[in-house]
Amino acid sequence: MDYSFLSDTLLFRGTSREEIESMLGCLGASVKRYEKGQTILRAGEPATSMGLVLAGGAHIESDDVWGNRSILAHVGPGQLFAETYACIPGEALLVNVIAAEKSEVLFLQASRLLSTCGNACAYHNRLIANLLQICARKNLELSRRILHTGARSIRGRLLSYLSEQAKLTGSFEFSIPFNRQQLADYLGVDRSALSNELSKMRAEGLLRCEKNAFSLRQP
Amino acid sequence: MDYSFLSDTLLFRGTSREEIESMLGCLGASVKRYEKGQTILRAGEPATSMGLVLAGGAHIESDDVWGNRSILAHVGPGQLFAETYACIPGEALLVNVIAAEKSEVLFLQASRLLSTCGNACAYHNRLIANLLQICARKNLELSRRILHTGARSIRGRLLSYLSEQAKLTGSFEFSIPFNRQQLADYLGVDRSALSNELSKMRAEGLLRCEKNAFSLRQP
DNA sequence: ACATGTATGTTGTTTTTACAACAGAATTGA
DNA sequence: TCAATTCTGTTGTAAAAACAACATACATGT
Repeated sequence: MDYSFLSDTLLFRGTSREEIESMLGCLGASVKRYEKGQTILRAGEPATSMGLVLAGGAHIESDDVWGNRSILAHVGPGQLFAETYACIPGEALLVNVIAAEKSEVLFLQASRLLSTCGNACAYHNRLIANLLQICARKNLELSRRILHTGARSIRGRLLSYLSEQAKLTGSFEFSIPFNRQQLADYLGVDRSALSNELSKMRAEGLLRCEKNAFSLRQP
Repeated sequence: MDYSFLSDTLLFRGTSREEIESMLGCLGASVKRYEKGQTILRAGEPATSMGLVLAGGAHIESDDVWGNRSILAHVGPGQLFAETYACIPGEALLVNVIAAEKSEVLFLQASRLLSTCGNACAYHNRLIANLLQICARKNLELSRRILHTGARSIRGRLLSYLSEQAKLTGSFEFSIPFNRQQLADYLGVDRSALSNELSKMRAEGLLRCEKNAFSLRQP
């Protein structure tokens, strides 16, 4: 198994390939594979490991008591999930992690990361500092999500989300990692109402879209 | 100025009073005072310092383009804010930080915390590990907030929020840190509609409330 | 004590959204 | 290739929330 690309991830940034190899053992690493739709982690269970997506992708989601699904985030290759829980031992997961497609996940044991181990690996502090960066960024992501759903109307939420995507990609044409249902879940609205609103906006010339490819009219 | 209580905060946990005294200088600490309603930090500006509430409290909030205010969180004594931005140098604030009452804030320079300094203070790693905990917890808070606003109806959001408060305090009677307008902003709904829904729930015997003191009917 | 301002609850109207049901397009798998 | 499934857009209806306007209670400072 070739782990060389790990040195490009935020978690292992600043460590060499050799260092990573030795750390993986120290962190009790293991790889698992999932089919699309499979549950990777289930809400309510305490998380002892955090996951790093090697291939594919996963949705962080939650179902309320009435069965409405809400998507909190999407994680792609190189990205971490459940690291929040890994940092707070014993904390039960609030969310489900579901494979969005055929995926491969590297699990790392949290306890080994947080406590400096007796072995030769002196990289804990480096990893913890990296993890802090990641947590901070995830914080920003969550904050943005909250701002997107802060708007009262579907159109307001869409504009908030789409204009950020434009800013993020630096272009007025971009693809989003959601299909309609997922976008609706992410924005916390009804799917058909979302489709409807998109149609209106298209009719008004505000944007064009086909599938998950969007193109905003430039102001 | 007596900083002894700082050793009880999450940030300085595990450090002695003497250590804290010396660290404060190293971190470029400074204290500022604010009246209720004053802006402590403004959205759009890059944050170079993070704040620790010594007394009083602050709201983390955001106004969208239509002027709707959304409250993301409340921070009380001993708690940090803007630490997310402090961890990501140069990142512009997404939110405003507003004094919720007459308050006192200790500012710590982020750059000095993240880079190990040449001085005798060897506590950076300790602080960074603590900061990681804090970030992780804030992450959870934000996630909970998202779950609360995930419900489609006002009642659903109220029940989600109130039942968590009950769980958090371990009692069916508790106070919340919001007035009606702030609670409405936090849950992302209209204030009068919120009052209305509370009345209905009171009429149905689901709960009692006076001001910000709530009492849930036990199932 | 008074005047001013803020916070809360109430009501009626208007707008928006959720919901349900369906049709056509696209995708998947046999 | 065909059948079955999933995804998307459309429509109409019912429900819910936003909004506006107002009354009352409460707090504040002079």
